[in-house]
Amino acid sequence: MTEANTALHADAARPSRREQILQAAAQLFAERGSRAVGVDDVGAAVGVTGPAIYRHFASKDAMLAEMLLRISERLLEGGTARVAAAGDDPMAQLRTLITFQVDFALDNPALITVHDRDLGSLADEDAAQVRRLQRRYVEVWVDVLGRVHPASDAATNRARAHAVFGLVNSTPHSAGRLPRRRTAALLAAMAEAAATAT
Amino acid sequence: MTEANTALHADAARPSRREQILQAAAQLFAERGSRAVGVDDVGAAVGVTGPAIYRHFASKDAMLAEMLLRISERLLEGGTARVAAAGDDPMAQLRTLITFQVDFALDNPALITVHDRDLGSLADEDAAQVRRLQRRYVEVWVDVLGRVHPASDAATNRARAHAVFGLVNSTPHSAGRLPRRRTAALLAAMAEAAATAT
DNA sequence: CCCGCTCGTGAACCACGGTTAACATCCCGG
DNA sequence: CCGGGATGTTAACCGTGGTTCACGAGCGGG
Repeated sequence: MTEANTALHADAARPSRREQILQAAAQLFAERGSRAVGVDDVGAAVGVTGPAIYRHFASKDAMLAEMLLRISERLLEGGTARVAAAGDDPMAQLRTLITFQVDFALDNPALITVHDRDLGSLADEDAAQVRRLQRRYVEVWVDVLGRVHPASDAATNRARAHAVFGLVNSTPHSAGRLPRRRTAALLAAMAEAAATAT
Repeated sequence: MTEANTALHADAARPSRREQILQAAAQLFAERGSRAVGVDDVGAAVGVTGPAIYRHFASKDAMLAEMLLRISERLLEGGTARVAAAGDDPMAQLRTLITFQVDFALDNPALITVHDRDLGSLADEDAAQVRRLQRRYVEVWVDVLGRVHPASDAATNRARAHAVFGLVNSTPHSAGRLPRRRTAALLAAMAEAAATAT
């Protein structure tokens, strides 16, 4: 694990074999589910044999773990950054969160799919870590929603946040049939209407 | 398969062992994913050993297939029936569809979860059949949405329908923390706002 | 030039889990 | 009372797939 500390920077560099594997695996996992995809499949997708994977990852589970951790981190970091940059207006904060989530979902349909389907097939410790990050991201939304809906309690706003996630993340199930611009606009409008509904 | 034709009636009768298995399996599949739960697990959940399952189902896949087919059928039948009984007002039809979907999701969180996560791990023929039923159900929504949004084309309304499904089906991810009545009301309000957003 | 590290390969190992086989048991109809 | 179907159990079979092993090939630096 000597590269664990540099992983966050390394992926920004040239797409190393390691990154190719992660990307290909995300695609395959999204299509068939992580359990249905073999290491040989992942290897074949990047032009190597199955066992070659173990030069880059400790195990198949470690791959999935890193994948999910990265997604959760990107969402949390991106969400907090956007809110911080949006000023004090709650509605402005909400809108920036929505467009962020919509863009993320449209840019990474595979990651979104894996994110909330294969969390279950993860080692307890990794799953807990992912859930921690998820929870913090949800809290970012809950805070903003709390300012938009001063009369609602946190539990209600949590349900609101999850509902908006479900709405926006529906993209992978209906993607491709509509040009991206229109999809983004439609989802953003629906999400805002849903999030602000009494 | 001598009981195939009476299956729809039989499950309404006393919960036979067969029905117990289906229900327990749905629960387990929802929690861990169909691939992660073994035949022994399902058996244990109803108080028998693993191989006993094969007295009631041809295979584990057959279990999943019947499960998904039933869900899809119930949604399609329920949806068409509700719309037919709602009169001519498009908004009334939309509202009845929304409350139907919300009630279904709140009543069967496990089925909803399995429904759109384990469709991939199904034999091609069964998967195609399920997808056919799903498509017809979506079309029920698209028809209604088409009358609510006369200016939108079918592709847009399809995306709208999927987004509303995602919103309503987010229930399993946030269920339990809020009393059911409040959850139902909140989801219905959000769904209607989202579905009618321009 | 050659050590040693990186990245791969093909073969083998081994555990897990779906499935089948070979018996019990219970219970009902004749 | 008896035979047979429904329902289970335990043991065994066996394909699949994750993982390890022993072994190259390329390659950059001392």
